[in-house]
Amino acid sequence: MNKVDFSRQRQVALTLSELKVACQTCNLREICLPAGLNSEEIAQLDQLVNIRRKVRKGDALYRTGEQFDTIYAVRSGFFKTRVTWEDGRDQVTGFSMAGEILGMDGIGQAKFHCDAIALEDSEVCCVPYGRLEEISRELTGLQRHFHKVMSREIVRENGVMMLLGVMRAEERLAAFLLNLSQRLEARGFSPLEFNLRPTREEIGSYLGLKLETVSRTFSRFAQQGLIEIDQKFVRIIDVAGLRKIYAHHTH
Amino acid sequence: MNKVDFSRQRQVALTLSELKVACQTCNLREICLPAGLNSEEIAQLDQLVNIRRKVRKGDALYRTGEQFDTIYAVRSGFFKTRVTWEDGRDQVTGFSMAGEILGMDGIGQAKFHCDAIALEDSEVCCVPYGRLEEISRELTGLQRHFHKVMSREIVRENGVMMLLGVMRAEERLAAFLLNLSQRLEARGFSPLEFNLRPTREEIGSYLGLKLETVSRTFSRFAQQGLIEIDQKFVRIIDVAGLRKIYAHHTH
DNA sequence: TCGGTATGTTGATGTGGATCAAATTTTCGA
DNA sequence: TCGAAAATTTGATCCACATCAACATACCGA
Repeated sequence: MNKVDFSRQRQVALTLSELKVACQTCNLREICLPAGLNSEEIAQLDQLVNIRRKVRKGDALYRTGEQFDTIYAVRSGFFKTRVTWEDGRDQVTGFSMAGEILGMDGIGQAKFHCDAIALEDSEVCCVPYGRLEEISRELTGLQRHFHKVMSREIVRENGVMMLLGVMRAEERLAAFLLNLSQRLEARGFSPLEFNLRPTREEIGSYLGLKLETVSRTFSRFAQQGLIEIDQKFVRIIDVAGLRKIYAHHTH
Repeated sequence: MNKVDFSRQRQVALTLSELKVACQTCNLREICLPAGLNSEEIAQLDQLVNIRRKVRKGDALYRTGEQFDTIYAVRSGFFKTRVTWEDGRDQVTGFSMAGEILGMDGIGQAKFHCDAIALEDSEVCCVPYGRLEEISRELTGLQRHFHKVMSREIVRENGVMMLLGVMRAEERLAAFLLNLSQRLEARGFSPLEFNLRPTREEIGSYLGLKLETVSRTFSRFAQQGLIEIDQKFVRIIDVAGLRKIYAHHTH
């Protein structure tokens, strides 16, 4: 079976000399913070984004309650964000991949409001928030784009609320797969074959389901010929079929 | 029974001359957009926020898909925001009261992503978004505060995801009542006695429950001596008891 | 390479909240 | 003020998903 590990592909292309690569030459610049800036503006942005940070699988990029002063752009890898309760129960609030921005939850109270955990060895670009504010006063394109990124996060969460509030298990999982597929495609990976980074439990937590339900629903999808699934590997066979489940809603 | 209508109280204080009132003299300035600005800065903000708009009960402030160019600050009244599905099902994504900001979902795509519906006769201050961007380049306090407002919206939605993902019906409703109570208190209203603006169905939609479940759960709370409830009127009798339900979670 | 732990699958059973139903109260336009 | 429509309450029943359980497989550090 042709398993594609969607997150490592880019890493192999990194050479040592590229480690000091800046936004200007970053292949993520169209979907990341510099989106929509001209090259002169990106050069200015580069004065700001000069530190990278590696986060190993299982480690936290940041944790609830920590002092906030940095926004992160995922350079490579895969993260989950989660809110944890006193009693130990937690809820995964999102998954982040290359080009996506992490840490905006921290701005409001100058403290992070969730944990960001790497689900595989990952790398992020650090954006000092104070400097981002300063520079975005001069670069209206950056200001505008940053606002858009925050706004889209609000809209994304609206979608998750819809998912959790009104959708049934099959709809939720179909929505999850289609969303993942679409984001992978936007990054130049195959939208039809990929490895899942999160466990069944993490997917379940995100979707408001138990891991057994996630597993059973995957199996049912496979049985119906919508997907092939072997542990972490997923091949989407019938996109239209998944879309139908997702959009059906008329139970 | 001493019913307090939390949203009309302020309106009676409005005289015609006050209709051109600006942020400088607005009693909401501590919790609204001008929060944290000095009086000189607020004066500048006032050049921007000069239009009010009345929205009658049941009417939309804005609707999904409409062109976005304005952010709104609720001056008086009460709104729900909701996402609607093709098949007619919808999900209430939030309730907004005086001093809260509406419309940030529109920034990302320059189109509104939900409907904002007044649940009672309401009034909003209109903030042209383009001008807000401009002015917040000069007023760092405004820039910072606007970012905080967006960030807090992200965090709020995180909380709703938790609520929808892991909490049981009683916990959800207790969380809802306590949240409402706390926001009313911050606005100078009684945190223990108020009228609900949303219907059971709207509350249920927000909490991912059916209206019958909301009604039953209210009744159970009343039976347990936690609250008194008579249609829209709520009196919280045992705050600690509600907190216990909300924080318990260890079903 | 081995062995223990984490993860995933599948079956049997239980239950919280949904659904269906019917009566009551409130709201609001004519 | 009246009457229809909307909102609320409460009971009976149902079902999607949770829970409990047992086993299979994958992963990872020694």
